[in-house]
Amino acid sequence: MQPTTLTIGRLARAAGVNVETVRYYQRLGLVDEPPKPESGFRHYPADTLDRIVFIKRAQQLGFRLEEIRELLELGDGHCADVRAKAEQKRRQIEAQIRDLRAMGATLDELIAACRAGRGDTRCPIVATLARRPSS
Amino acid sequence: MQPTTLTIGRLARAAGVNVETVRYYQRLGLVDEPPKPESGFRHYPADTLDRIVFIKRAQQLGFRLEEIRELLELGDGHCADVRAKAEQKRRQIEAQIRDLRAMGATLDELIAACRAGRGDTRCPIVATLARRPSS
DNA sequence: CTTGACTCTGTACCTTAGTACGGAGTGTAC
DNA sequence: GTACACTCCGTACTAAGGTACAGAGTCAAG
Repeated sequence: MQPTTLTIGRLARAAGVNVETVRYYQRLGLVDEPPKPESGFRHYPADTLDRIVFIKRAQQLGFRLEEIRELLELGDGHCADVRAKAEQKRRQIEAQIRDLRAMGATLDELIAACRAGRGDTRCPIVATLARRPSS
Repeated sequence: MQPTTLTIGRLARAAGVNVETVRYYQRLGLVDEPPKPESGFRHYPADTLDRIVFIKRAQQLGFRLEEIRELLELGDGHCADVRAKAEQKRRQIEAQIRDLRAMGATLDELIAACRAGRGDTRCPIVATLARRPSS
């Protein structure tokens, strides 16, 4: 029989995060802080664990905490709104991939030029990067 | 006849960066700070402009300032070392692209599930993200 | 009933790449 | 010769996502 509430330490362990991280999420308003009892430690309901798991999953999908806060505010119900955010994030990811591919292609060119170099004085990579646009 | 030295403001404008950025690079040791004359302002040689242009270019290729510092320390000459860093960065970029593609694929699945949903109570995206691993 | 582990609270610190600001000194154009 | 722009210098602040720590209180096992 597992307890239906947890101390912050058990909650954090169950979620695979740091206690400080839970507190940080509370400060950001991502997670509710239960009232402090007259004496002793706070008790966190299992819902809070679900919430933290949600946050970590969404982070893995590339959502930032601020975006996750918006998702959490949408909550259940407005499925189309959630989907719209997911689609927007999908487009952002696609754009990031394009940028990275362009970087990769430029690096490939520089690396190839460097390999083709005949050990002459100046490294083509350094030379290319340092070349000032002719004024 | 252009002057062969620049004040920090002219240098910054020529490089397309902020004056504060030049000072920041100096603090990091990426750029030399010329000695301050008895009276008046420092004069920066054209080399410094080349260096800042180099830094901005390398940044566009995904190098962080710390990595750029290493590249600058390699300087000219050790072409193979520079190339090795470029190749390492190339692999990092490839890995980032892989991660982003995985994120994108997962988002695609969630979006598709959401679209297939029959307006039932719970959004499949929210439901999937919040699902706790069964203990 | 003591020891050790845990919690609470507030605050400070970390990384990365800068930006902003205040007050004093300086350089230049009119 | 006086505005006004610029420089110098140090410090503080920003975003994002936490981490670390001090000092006090509390809980639970033996």
